[in-house]
Amino acid sequence: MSDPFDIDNFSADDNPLEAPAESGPPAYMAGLNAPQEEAANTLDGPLLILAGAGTGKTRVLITRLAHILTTGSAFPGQILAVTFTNKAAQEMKERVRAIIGDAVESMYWLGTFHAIGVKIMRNHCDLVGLSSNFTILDSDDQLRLVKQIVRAHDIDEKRFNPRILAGLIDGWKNRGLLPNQVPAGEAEHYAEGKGITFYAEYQARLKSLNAADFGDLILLCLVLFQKNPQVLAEYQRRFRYILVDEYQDTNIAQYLLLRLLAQGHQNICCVGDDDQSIYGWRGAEVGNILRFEQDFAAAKVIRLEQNYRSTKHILGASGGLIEANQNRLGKTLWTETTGGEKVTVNPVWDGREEARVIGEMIEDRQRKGQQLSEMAILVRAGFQTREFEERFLTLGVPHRIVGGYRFYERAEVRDVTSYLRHVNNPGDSLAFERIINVPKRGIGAATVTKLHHISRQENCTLAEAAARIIDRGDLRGKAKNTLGQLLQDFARWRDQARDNDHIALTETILDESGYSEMWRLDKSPDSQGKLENLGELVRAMEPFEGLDDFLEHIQLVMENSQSDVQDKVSIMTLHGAKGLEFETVFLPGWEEDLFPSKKSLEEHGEKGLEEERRLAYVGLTRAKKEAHVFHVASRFLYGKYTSPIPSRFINELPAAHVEIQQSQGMYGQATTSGFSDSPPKWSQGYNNPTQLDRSRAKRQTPRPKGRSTTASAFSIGDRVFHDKFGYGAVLTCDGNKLEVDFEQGSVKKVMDSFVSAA
DNA sequence: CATGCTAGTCTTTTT
DNA sequence: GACTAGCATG
Ligand SMILES: Nc1ncnc2c1ncn2[C@@H]1O[C@H](COP(=O)(O)OP(=O)(O)OP(=O)(O)O)[C@@H](O)[C@H]1O
Repeated sequence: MSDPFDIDNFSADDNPLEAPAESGPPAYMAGLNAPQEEAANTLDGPLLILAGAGTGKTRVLITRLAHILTTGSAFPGQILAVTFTNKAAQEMKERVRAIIGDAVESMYWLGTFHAIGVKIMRNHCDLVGLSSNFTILDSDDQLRLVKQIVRAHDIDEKRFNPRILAGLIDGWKNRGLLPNQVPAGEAEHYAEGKGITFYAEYQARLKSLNAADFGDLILLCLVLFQKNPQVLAEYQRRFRYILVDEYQDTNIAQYLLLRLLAQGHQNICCVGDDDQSIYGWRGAEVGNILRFEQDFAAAKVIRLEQNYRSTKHILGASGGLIEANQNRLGKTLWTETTGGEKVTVNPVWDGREEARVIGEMIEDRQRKGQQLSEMAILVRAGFQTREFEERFLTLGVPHRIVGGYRFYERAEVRDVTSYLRHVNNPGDSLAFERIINVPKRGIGAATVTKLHHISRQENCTLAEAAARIIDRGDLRGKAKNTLGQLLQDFARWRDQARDNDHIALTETILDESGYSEMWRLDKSPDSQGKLENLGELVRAMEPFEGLDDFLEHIQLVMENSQSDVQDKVSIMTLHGAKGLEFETVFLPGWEEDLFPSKKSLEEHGEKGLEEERRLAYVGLTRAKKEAHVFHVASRFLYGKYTSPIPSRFINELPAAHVEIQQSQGMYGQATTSGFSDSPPKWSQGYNNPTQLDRSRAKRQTPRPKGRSTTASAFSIGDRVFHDKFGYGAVLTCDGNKLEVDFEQGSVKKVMDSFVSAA
């Protein structure tokens, strides 16, 4: 990797890339509309591009970046370009490459906030109080550390969940607050007000582990700059231009960091959309948009209003939905495109049918020539991907689960990386603790507790504590030998690490530690897969220059970048879909409690609801041509079937842009839809017939409580009444699904809660 | 200290 | 229903 600091070797008037053509706008500007072009041409001074979905914000940002480079206004290494996710960073890099070619490789400072934070911290680790090989802890490690602290203080974990403390600490870090800056009185209710003290202790522990958590990657940079004006000045000079994508998702700490860096030249350009702010739970602060204009008095604001992505109906549906939010800046969006289909709302029976129907629709579109990669299923929560995965596996529909279960989160992979982490950073006691008894070495909880005691008492690492306890002869039997052996092993591995062959090192460790052996002897059916994953891990290490490179990568870039170019349907969360676009988008699971998420509403009330609504807006606006919303009558959740009601968001879609599909096969929809141009107030009750039917059915046919759902309240031959189909006789009974021969002459599958005994 | 069982939690979303 | 932390047992 090129040294980021070598730019000083260049003189200012060296032109890194070709100068633009003499006359007319350069090719990469072609096709931009007037405000877009203005934005791309406004290189100097603070610039805020505030615009709705699909208006070309990202495109403008990238064009502008290309423009800075081609006009020679700055070298690639002098541009700070921040994105929010690794995926977005990758995407931006590729799009810039398409314009400027391989020069993009020297864009050392293009990345996520966190990746950039790490780079800065490694350059100045002495000032940050860490050594350069510091470990980045993920949320799992973080939680374990918090637990240790809570336990050390004899706090009842049942009463004060360590997760809550971890959340509080994250929250403070997101706001840019060190322990001594947290306003007194915050978190009073946690562990009798010890929350802030625990935070301080947590930070101290991180230092002694030579580790930083995700929040630190921003916070410690911020503190570094605040405390060391000369370092800040260095970076202010270095970053001639700052570009920020998805600005609405920055948190306070990130904002403060940007503001410090931009203070000199103020060449900062942020693009964002307040309606797409969906990371509030992670500290994102929409107020940063307003703050930008206040803090940068000279700020120019450009609004983009023409949408190039979606049809009128998709725009109309999503626009109508988002209008239900009170707290928004408000934007206009229009499109030149004509035609297009309405957004469909599809009631289906249950998750399996949801997957079946979507599978069929996908195959149908594929037959008509649409690429699978132009279709996506966007879900609220990760577990929803499963029903599709299972269905598509049997159907043979090529699909890709984006995000999802991550390779580096697998237990066996984490075990191995723990070995590597401890080799790389002997202070990393968390890693040491994880593998101290994996494979089994006869070192149990009692021994580990002893080690913790010593390490606390004598202020040393866990491994040092282990060495001491052996020296002192405080250990008996098997544990003494195996622990001593392990320490020797690590010493030897560290020796070998100096050869800088991290792949050979890993293979040695796998072999000598007995870890591979452990799985080879394991008789469980998945041991084979685990072994394969170990091989996969070693292969994944190949592109990296060294152990530290690799470790940093896996802590920072959790996703497995399977860069296969095969044509596949994407299945991912709504969060993961931000910034992407597809011809056809499927939106399953639009049910109360799932979407909007019950938890979000419980924890954040109206604010939470609005964020959920923005999420729905993001989902709909990913679609270029078609959007299909689904909701089920029966959802399998927490190991049992629930009967959810359709999401309120469905009712909030303006009728003019929506088409309600009549139930596909079996569904208890009795009358026509209750959708209207002016959605009813939620508190007044839900004007969807399915809901009314259901409550009535419940009253009339009480079912025995606690019975398994496979037993129905009806039996074959029962006479029943259905609001739409009238009277009929039950033919078959499968759980709460009934097949009924109606007297009007048809046989229908219906849900038992939609009929009553007659 | 290892193993097997039970009860409780969990499904929001990501760096 | 799946996973896990915590407990009782060998
Ligand atoms: N001037 C233009 N002419 C034609 N197409 C355009 C123009 N500007 C943008 N587009 C297209 O519109 C689509 C959306 O662009 P882009 O992803 O940059 O939007 P965005 O504002 O970042 O969207 P979002 O906020 O929803 O992520 C892209 O397919 C892009 O190519």
